[in-house]
Amino acid sequence: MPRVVDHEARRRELAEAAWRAIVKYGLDGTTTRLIAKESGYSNGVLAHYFESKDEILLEALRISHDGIDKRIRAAVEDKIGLDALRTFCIEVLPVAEQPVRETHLEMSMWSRALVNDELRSVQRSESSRWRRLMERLIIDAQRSGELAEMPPRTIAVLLSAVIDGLSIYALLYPDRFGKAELIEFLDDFFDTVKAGGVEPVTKTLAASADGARPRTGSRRRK
Amino acid sequence: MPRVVDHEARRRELAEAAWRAIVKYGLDGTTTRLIAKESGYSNGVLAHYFESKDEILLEALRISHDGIDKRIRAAVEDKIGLDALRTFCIEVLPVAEQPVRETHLEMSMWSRALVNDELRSVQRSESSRWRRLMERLIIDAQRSGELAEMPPRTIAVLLSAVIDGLSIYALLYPDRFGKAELIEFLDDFFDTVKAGGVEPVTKTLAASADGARPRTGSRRRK
Amino acid sequence: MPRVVDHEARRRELAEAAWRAIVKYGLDGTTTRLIAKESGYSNGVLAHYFESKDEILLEALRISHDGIDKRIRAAVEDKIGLDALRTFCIEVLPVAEQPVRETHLEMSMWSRALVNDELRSVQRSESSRWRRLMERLIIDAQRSGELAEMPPRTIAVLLSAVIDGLSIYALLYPDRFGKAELIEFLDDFFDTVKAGGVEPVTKTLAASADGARPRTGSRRRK
Amino acid sequence: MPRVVDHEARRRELAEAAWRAIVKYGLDGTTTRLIAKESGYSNGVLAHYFESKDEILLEALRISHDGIDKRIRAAVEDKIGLDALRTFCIEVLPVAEQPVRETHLEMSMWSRALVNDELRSVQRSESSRWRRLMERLIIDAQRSGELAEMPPRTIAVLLSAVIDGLSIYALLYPDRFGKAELIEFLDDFFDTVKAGGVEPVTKTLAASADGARPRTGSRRRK
DNA sequence: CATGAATGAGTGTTCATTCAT
DNA sequence: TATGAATGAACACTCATTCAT
Repeated sequence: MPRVVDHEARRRELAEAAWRAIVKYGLDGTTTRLIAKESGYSNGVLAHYFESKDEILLEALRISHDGIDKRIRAAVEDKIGLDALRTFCIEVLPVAEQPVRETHLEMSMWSRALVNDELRSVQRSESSRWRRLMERLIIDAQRSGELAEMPPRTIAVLLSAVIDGLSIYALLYPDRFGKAELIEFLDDFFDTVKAGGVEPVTKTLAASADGARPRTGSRRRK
Repeated sequence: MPRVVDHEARRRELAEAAWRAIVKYGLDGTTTRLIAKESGYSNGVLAHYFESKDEILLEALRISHDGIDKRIRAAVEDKIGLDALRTFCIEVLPVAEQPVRETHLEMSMWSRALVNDELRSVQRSESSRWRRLMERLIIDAQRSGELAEMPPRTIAVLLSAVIDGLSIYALLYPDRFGKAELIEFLDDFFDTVKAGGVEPVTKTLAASADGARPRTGSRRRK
Repeated sequence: MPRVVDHEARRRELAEAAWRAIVKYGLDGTTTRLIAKESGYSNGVLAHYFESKDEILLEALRISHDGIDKRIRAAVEDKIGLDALRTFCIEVLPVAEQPVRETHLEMSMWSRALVNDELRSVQRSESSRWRRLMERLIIDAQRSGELAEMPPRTIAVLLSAVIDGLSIYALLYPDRFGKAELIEFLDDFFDTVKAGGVEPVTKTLAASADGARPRTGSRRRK
Repeated sequence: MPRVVDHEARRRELAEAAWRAIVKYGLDGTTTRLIAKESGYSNGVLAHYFESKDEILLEALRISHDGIDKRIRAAVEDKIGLDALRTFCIEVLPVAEQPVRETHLEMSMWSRALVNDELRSVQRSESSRWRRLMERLIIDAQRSGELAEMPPRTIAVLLSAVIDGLSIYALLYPDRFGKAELIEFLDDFFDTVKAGGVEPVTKTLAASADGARPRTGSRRRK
């Protein structure tokens, strides 16, 4: 009887060690030996589970994507309309430890994706997947009159771009873009695409329409 | 008299070769030998002008930033209000060869900046500089009633984020985010932060105020 | 009672797998994993039957030698004189699949034998064994007047050398040294050592100068 | 002014170090680090002069072949007939230090050549070259009546085979095949192909049955 | 006995850096 | 100053071997 090892679990274990190493030391600083060390196994073990270093990194990316996916779907499940959309975004923004790690991994890969076709196509397919989910939520929010009547794809692209942009700032300049600020900026963006727009004039009615939501567009700064 | 060599010019020449190499082969594929080859000099020459490879890369980044700066200022100079702001954005978006190269370089550096303090601080200072310029233009546009009365910093951050996000998409998925689409999405964003908001139907008068602007909210979708 | 496994049979099975691997992938390309795969067993099984990889290779060589031995003896059994000698040679020359495999294995080992005492001594003992058998057959052929009266060892060494040389050519340059050519060249060699020699007619006197002694001390000049 | 190095000379120096390493430690034991050490340089130098280890080994082989070629031609230059042919053979046989090293290298390569097309083709072309030279010398010797009238190619192939076979024995079993023995066996072979053959006197009729043609097509094959 | 996971030294190769010319 | 040869540590990957199951 052979030593019993769950091959898939071990693969995952190693890929997660790779992910940790990337977050700690950067993608360039992540050598196969370091991945092995991080995993607690010897360097030779990698060969049993992966064809190459690139394959490990891709697997780490897949695991990250799967995790994001599951978390998003669970978070959004019992929500509807703009609330669901906002929840989606907050799950993706690097405001908690896990999405910070996910964003770190993703950004690390962008540099390589620029010159690596396979990597780029993996990122593209995930990117599309999320934008589709986003569009569905946007359409819902529009139906309930919570979002302006722009084309859903337009809102989805802008929202994605805002999220990606903010994510970069959060990771590169964490002192300037903290958890609270990120969410505020997200909400600022939502304000601009809400039905009724940003523009109050007298602000009273529009603001009161916010209802449950804790914040108003004018809340911040004089 | 010793041979006169313009030290700064040579430095720049080498750093630009590094930049070209990064765009061609990726940051990982950019070895010092490749930089030397790209520059037309021998590999040994690098040591005369730079302490290390990292310094070359930093210099390339500085040169890129300087170029962006000059181009932006020249483009914006004789414009005012929203027009100036929009021009600024279009100069930065990767819609022409030069900004594509700049974005490529910038993205390549992000991965390293995550774990490299010096690199990160260089990027941070440039990032701040542009946001300040942006804020000035935003304030101008608000004064002329072209932009909604959100806090300028808020608009600046969101606009920056949109631009960075769209830039990423343009470089990673050029087939889906071509030159025209980028500008359309930029304008879509402007629509959301314009005085009067995105809202049509009952907003006919406000919309008609758009007047001079070449595009309408309904322009897309066949 | 413990499970009964024919230890020797399994050893042989594994060594033959090694042999096949060597012929397919070369000695350098033959890893222990490849041997295991070729055998149909797991890589770990090798340790139960061999102390080391070297031992497997030695066993493969022994098996090859044993096979050659048996085949030769069977082929020669009911033959006599030059016919027996020629049969011996043809069994050894790489003209059929099996001797090709044997020659391949042998040649693969030469490189290592040059710096590996144990391997060399295995090859030496086999080499001697065959030369002794050859000498016996040569003496027979001489007795029946089919071979010239050179010292049997001389003929044996030359014949061995011719066979080994031709074998190399056959394996390295199979398009130039096909099955038929090999045997022709062998027979050409036999012609030269046959009683009567290659030589005709008018050379009687010159030949007679050679005298009764099969070879003269003056033949070689210093 | 750059450091002046004769690139070709350094290449040769390194290839010769590789050759020495192969003779000392075997082809398998010859790592690039060992080659570097043997050369007296650091391991990194190899990359300046060779694309890969294989290229170093091929260069070593080429150098060996060139050396053999020059030595042979010089030795044969002022000789004629059988004397020239014999000189040729003695230059090639591993009876002096240099041909021993050449033979060692050659044998080491055989194993790889079996599964390496490029290596095999290099060996083949050299092999052919020498056989052609050999044939020319054989024809000369036949014209002067010193060699039997067999087809020159036949003699060349047999002689080559004898030399290669003897060379193997000399390297693998140096105690049994010393310098003197090798030359004796070579001369024994020459005896068999000399005009007049090995055989005297009483065999005239049998010999004459062979007819004018040195060998008959029907002699072989039953 | 058989398995295959695990090991870790070793491989060929790369590359930023140094430095004699 | 410019060259390119030289360095040696580091890299991803390989593989004979060990060993728990």
